[in-house]
Amino acid sequence: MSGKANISESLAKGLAILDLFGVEDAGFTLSEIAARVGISKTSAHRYVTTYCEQDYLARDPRSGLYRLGVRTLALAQSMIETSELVRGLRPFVDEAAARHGIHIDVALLSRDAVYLVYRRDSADTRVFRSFSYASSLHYLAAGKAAMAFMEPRALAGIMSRLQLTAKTDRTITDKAVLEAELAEARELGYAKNNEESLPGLIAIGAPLFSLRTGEVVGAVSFDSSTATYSMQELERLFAGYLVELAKKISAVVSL
Amino acid sequence: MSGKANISESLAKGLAILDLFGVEDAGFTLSEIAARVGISKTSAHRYVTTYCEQDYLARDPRSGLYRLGVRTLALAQSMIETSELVRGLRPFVDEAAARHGIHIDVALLSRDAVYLVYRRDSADTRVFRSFSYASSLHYLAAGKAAMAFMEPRALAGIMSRLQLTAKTDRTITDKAVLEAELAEARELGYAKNNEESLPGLIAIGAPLFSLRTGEVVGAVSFDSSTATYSMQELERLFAGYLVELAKKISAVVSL
DNA sequence: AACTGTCGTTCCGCCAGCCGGAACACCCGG
DNA sequence: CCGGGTGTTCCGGCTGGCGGAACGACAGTT
Repeated sequence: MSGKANISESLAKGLAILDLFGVEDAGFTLSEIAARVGISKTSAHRYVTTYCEQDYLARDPRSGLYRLGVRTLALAQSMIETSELVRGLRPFVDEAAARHGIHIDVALLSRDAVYLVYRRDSADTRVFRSFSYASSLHYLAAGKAAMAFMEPRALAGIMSRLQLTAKTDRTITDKAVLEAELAEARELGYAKNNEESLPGLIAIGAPLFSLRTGEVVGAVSFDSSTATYSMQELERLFAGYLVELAKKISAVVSL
Repeated sequence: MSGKANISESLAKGLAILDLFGVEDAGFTLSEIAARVGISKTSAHRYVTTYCEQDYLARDPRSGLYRLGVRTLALAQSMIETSELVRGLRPFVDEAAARHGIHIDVALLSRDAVYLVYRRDSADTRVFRSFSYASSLHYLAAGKAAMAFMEPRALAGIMSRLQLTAKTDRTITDKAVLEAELAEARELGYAKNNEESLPGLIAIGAPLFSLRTGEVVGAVSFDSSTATYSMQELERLFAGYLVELAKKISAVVSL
């Protein structure tokens, strides 16, 4: 059956199990997994034990529920470390951060979330940390930058699925308001976050494009405490440069 | 055939593909994957396309090599966010960080590396970021703390596999020296990192144990610039407290 | 205590679908 | 033009995934 391609049904079902695990779900029982994926308990058991063997899943010792295991962290780390995009943009981001004394975040877009893959801390010679920090789209400068510049069809799909959960009292929870902001971002070339994810934290973000397909693949962003800069200052001082940086990266780095 | 358990051979082979991807390897060609895993190109193709379909793998557009995809980041994020251990230890770490005005890192042990899963930044009310930053063991306070207190057999296995790559000129590259340091750490109750991962950065780390099995599962650590504290000061001021914190967490949190 | 409802685990016969060899289309360097 | 390297598709053979059913353990209810 199924659509088209030459895919492994077993592996696909295995991955369907991993798909169950979101950021809010605490864990699942074996029967639950079987029911949600639509396979027998027997099969679910076989898959799950295979995952556990390799630390991709683990059983919570007290609740008995199945959770994601530590092995998943290694995958993410490897992904980030070997990503051509991340490697390629480091010099640009580091240079920009050093020159302007600011820290810059780089996020990649996948499905309905952005993933922070690189942060260059500001002036002081601290570690260059690469990490993965996932989040939804609507309350982040990077997320809104990505949404603003993606193709309309993809955006429509995301908008229909997006839960506009409030992180602060300034988080946008109305789709019409969000649409209007995205339109403004398209005009400006960058998106803003006005204390929508955390009180006292503002940010601006500019989109990264794929050299090959022309689609949005992520965003660079710069956040600041409201005590340091106002949004007006942030835009006046850094927005132009951030957009330039994003363009420079998009022009050079692959993906 | 095979050893024992009720395992899905297909999924196991699929996971074996993911195992290929380390932090240094740039990417693989399909034939390479097939050869390394020990399956036919046909099967490898089926697995790989299945992975690509779900963004677990992706083809680098210019080199044509298969790489890890962005989906792996989402898994790691979900793992961290839903981890009982991480959730449980947050209050302790936050309290400790706030009281002493320091930032504390929490790392989990898996196989031959530690994964940073939580960092609480110091006094200022910055974001609590959870992220995954993987690393080897021998040049980190957290890594050495974990090694020092793991059971001898597991340690022997790791020691035999460990590549003592140098990150700075003070990184320990001699196994005998490392053994001696681990012995010292066992005595002290905590491990040190004396500019072994980055010049000017020192740290101390204390092990976390599983309440159930008694084994080491990770470590808490605290790092500082040499400009702020000397190693002697670090030990005198914070070591006792860090060890206490680790004990408190080990006693309360599951896993 | 016995009953009832979960859970995870194991056994087993059946047939879906994984398997790998071979042939294919492609691109590049000689 | 050809030889060696990709990735891709086709196909028959048979492995191993499949789910129903039965089992042992545990927890809550009666």
